[in-house]
Amino acid sequence: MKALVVDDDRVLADVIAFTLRREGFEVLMSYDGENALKRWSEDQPDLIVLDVNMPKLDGFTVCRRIREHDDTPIILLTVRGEEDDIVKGLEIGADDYVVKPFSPRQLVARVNAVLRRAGSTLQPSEMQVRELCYSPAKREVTHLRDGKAIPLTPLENRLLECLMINAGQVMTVDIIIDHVWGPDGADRDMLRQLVRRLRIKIEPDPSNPEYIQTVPGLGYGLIS
Amino acid sequence: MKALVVDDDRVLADVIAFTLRREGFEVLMSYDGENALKRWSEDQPDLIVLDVNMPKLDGFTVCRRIREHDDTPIILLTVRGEEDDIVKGLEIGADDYVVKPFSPRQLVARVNAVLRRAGSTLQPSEMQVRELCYSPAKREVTHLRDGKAIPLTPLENRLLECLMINAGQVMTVDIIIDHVWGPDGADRDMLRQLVRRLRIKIEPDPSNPEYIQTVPGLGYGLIS
DNA sequence: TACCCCCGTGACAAAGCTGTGACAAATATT
DNA sequence: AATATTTGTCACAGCTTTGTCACGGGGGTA
Repeated sequence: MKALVVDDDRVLADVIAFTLRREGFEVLMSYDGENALKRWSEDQPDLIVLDVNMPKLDGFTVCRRIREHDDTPIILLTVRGEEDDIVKGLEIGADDYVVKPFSPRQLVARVNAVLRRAGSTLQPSEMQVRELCYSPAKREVTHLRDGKAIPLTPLENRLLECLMINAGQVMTVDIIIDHVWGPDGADRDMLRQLVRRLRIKIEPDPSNPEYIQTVPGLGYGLIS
Repeated sequence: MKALVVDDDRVLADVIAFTLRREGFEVLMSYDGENALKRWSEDQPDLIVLDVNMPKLDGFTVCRRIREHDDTPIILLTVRGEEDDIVKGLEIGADDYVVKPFSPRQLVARVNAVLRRAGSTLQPSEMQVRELCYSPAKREVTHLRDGKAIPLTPLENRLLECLMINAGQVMTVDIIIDHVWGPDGADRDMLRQLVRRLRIKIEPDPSNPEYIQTVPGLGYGLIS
């Protein structure tokens, strides 16, 4: 997830960037409107946090320009007291706003809310490989034969997601670990255990896997 | 769309009424708080524009009384300089405010913004899931078996609303918290407690929930 | 055959999550 | 001002999920 933070107050921009990075975003920054437009068109961020008051191009203008082209989620930063800005911003097409000063927690909540609304179209509600039907939203898999829904734990969920998205291909251990545990990683023991636990849940016979195939020295893949 | 305008300043009330009529509203008027409550309960307006300073019942009181019963969008009219009124008003449950003196254009923008926000959650007067019938307007649930109406507190109300609207789906903790407490959020302890309290009210056996299902690591959902 | 590496397996400990009850703080009601 | 209701805080118990470790087997290679 790439986020673009636009604010001429560099200190505040840093704070926001720090907050978002902690949430797992890759953060780009701009300190004025013109540069923001450039970054937006070049880097195609998934989210924009945009200050209203800026030299050169103000936030409204930037927001309007972007809206001429696409629907990238935009959160406006406005100043307390300028309530009209909020109305104007939302009319222009911003998705939400946060009034300065704000707590990091508040910003994160808004970001999540906005991405949720926008992102609903990002992930399909169901993915299917052969007899196996996976519902990320409910965190469960269903065997089409018996129709029984099996609940998954968060980690199992991310693993299956990773394999389903790339069904038919072999995913290396490193890639899988990155997807499941994030950049801070984990060791291979943990992945081995996780694969085992997922197999127990979805394979008819965990000792002779039909779905999760292991490729020695490389990684795992979902056989489609 | 019916709007109720409440202001003891008849001239101003007329101006507002004129503005709203031009926007296509059917406008009712009251010149004091008591009468306002009467009009509200009799005519069920879709929107209320409410002056804070009034003889007899002031705007805060009127707003509070209304909020005890339903969520009709309310815009407060406050005087410049009394910033505390704004905070107080929003805490009490008003949806927005306009500071006098204001331009008609400004009022219209606020009205539209508020209606847009409310409109997304615009609900039928009753929702039903299996044996459970929920009346958002009355803030109560009824078990169809015994027909007993159970009153809900404001928070329980918002929680059930959130679950009812998305019955059958699992709602994440974040989404629910956002819906119930708003962007400033709350911690998980509070949600856990709230779920518990709602369960005690609507589940025959709160320890073995039939309605509110918990999905570990994700959130809660209403089983439909 | 002996050695090495990789993987599956099982047992176990640590960490985290959820439900629960009791209680304090805030708020409304009288 | 006193009371009742609603909401927030905390600590605990039980369970689930996750991490750690050691063992053993298979398949290469000297």
